Amino acid sequence: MASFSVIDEQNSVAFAPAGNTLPNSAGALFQLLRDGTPRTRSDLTAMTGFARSTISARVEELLDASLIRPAGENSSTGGRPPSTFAFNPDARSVLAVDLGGTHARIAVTDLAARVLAEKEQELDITRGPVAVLDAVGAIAMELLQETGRSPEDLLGVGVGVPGPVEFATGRPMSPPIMPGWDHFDIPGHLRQWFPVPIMVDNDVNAMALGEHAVTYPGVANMMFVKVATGIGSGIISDGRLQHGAQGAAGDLGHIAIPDGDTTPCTCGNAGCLEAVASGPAIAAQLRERGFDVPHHAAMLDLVRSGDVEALRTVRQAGRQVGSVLAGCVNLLNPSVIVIGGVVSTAGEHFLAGIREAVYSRSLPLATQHLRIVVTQTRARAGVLGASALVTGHGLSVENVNRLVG
Amino acid sequence: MASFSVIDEQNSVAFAPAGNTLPNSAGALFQLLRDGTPRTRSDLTAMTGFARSTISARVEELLDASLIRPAGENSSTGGRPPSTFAFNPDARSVLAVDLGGTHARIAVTDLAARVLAEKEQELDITRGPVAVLDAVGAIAMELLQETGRSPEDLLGVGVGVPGPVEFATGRPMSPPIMPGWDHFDIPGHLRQWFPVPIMVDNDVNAMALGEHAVTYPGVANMMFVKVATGIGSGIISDGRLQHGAQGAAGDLGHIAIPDGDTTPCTCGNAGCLEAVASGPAIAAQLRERGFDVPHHAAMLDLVRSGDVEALRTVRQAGRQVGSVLAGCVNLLNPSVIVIGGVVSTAGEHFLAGIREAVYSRSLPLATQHLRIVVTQTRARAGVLGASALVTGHGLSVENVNRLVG
DNA sequence: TGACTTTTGATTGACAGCCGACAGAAGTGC
DNA sequence: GCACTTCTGTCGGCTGTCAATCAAAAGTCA
Repeated sequence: MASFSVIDEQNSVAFAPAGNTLPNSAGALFQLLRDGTPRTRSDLTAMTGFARSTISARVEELLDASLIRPAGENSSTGGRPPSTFAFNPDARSVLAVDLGGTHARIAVTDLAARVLAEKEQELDITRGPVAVLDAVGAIAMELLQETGRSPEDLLGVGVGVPGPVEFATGRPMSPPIMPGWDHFDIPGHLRQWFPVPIMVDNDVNAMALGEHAVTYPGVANMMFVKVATGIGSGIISDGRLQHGAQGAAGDLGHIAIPDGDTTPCTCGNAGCLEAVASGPAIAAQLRERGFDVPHHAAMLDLVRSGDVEALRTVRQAGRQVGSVLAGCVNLLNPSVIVIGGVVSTAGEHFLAGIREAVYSRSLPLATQHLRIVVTQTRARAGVLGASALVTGHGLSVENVNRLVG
Repeated sequence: MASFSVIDEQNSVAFAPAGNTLPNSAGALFQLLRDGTPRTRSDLTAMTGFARSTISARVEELLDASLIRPAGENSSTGGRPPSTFAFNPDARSVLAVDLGGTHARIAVTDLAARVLAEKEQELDITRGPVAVLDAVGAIAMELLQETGRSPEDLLGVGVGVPGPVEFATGRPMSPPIMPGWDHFDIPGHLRQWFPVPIMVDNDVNAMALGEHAVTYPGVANMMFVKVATGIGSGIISDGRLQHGAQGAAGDLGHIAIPDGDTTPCTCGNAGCLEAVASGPAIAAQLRERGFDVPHHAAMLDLVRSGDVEALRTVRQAGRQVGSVLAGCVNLLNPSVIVIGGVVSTAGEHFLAGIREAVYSRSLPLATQHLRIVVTQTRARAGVLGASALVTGHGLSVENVNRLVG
């Protein structure tokens, strides 16, 4: 949490480490329990330094709000065995929506981002915000009913959309593949079904958050790279998702690859990563070589069949992604890079190409502890991230204090 | 501060915006006054919502600690004229040290990063940490005497060094041009003179912080790019300086330029930005064309003399820096890029080359509000940043509470 | 079974933080 | 000069928090 620490002189007043600032409140105590580990009241007094009576009162509050629940008793150490308490992910639910270009995945999760109900549906984003969001609302209501929850049980709604978003307002900003959505008030429209906080972000940012929350919770600096129809990334630096000034951060797709390539790109420039290493670009390269791969699903089938030429092509695309990621590694010095998106399902050759290029082109200090891995959350990254978007802030100290108050 | 805001539903409980969390304390109140604007007690009650009596008590505390000072009276609006108070930058001093490869700049500043005394000195970093830091300590003691301050008056010491630093411990990490400094405990050694908090960071990070604090205080996303013997950058994202996992973030120098260049680099790779656009690289290119430029100081003189060939070379180097920065813009979406380092003094042609490449290769959404400017703080960026490093955390809510308590 | 240990809940008193009320200070306007 | 307005400092009371104490609960060990 405290990304920052300070060198104290030995015997004098020093700056307070940021992490020590624990105003005693139910919300602050809750943060200690949020990892899911059952703890006793004694554990909590030891961790906080507060009186047992104070801790007892706070625990009571959290139990009343059912944000924590009894988690059995520890074995006795010679006296009365202490009862333990743990985070109760069932206290509230979260509605998580992941909108792609042609389909939507909608899930109801608990507060630990565990999926309670889920539906994937063909849904063309070009139908416009009203039609798409109305469809999403209807499906979400069904899912809620399925899980026996009501819209009021929701801690919030998280939405990932395939384009840049002004995070503060939840409005898409000049999204290239979402005609009719520019500046549309997504939270305002969804509010008719869900009278709860609604947070919207870019879909790749959501995926980064999902993978981070579920698979790499302690990692402060990571990137999630999605390679599919387009190529984008979500950046977590210093433990926080980075949006940039206009919500456009993470756009890897139109970075020029280092080898002087001149393949024209849809953006008008030449040599963009997306023009040579995206799913459609790989498929196009294979078509040039005589393969019958009308779309990138067919391309993936071909690769998985083990065709040598296809493997070589995919590996080369991996190298090109890696050559751009090498620059990102030098610039951001992450400790984990997660590769996702459909192309990441092409197998080890793609990842191997990426690793090869990154490790040959990045500086040793930046790569010595770097892990480049494939997504664990796969197609679910988006909804898990949408869920994390909500819990990440809905379960903050302030908001938990509000929930118990 | 609150980089983050949340969409509330209209008539229901919502997440508390992070910025609203103002536990009333002298430290919190101080943050409102820190911009230097004189304010009345009424202003502060209106801003915080607390009772006048409470504000009066806090103001009293801050006055006693001389962290704020009376700033005259506003004109009457029909009754007794209100007295105003403002941040008092003279309350404490800061020792700021900027170590380069061959010289050191040492300054004593006030809490608003205004230089009270300053000295620049030839000092070869390769002499090793003990010799260098002993020299720094001696000069710093002189400067303190000059300003009539004692080491105990210091809020802290900030140090910038030309290499990666593990920020939490203040130790250089495998620095390429600092033989003998690897893992050296810089704060531990400086503590013998200065029994105060000591913070160490990379010099370019310090420059970024300095330019940010002095020239662009409200900007949440910016980069500071130093082009000199090497090429590096400091990244401020979401209002915070980014260090990356090993303190190696911001290393632009060894990112491959997009045009397929194969100039060999000292790092062992080819086509690194530093190999084609750094001061020595530009000088080498001019030597190849028959100019007598033994080092990059001579190169800069040549450029300033207006030689057309030299201007063309510098402009081309600017384009190459810009081609890499274009990728950074897509990745980080900053709103300001500041160009510093000696090469930035070569004149408008260098900057023009950068702008040309960035605007032609970055996406419109990311560049529409992007400013690319030359440093305002010039050679002082490093010490100003070292000062900001100290005040940025020594004047936090917690530490001000400690100072008044 | 009984002595001992540990946890838990309830009670109590001390204390700090904050507020509202009040009176005095220092101006303006007639 | 006087009424009025606005600002300022002080005081008492309210509230919420904390730490210490005590008794009861629930186990272990001999």
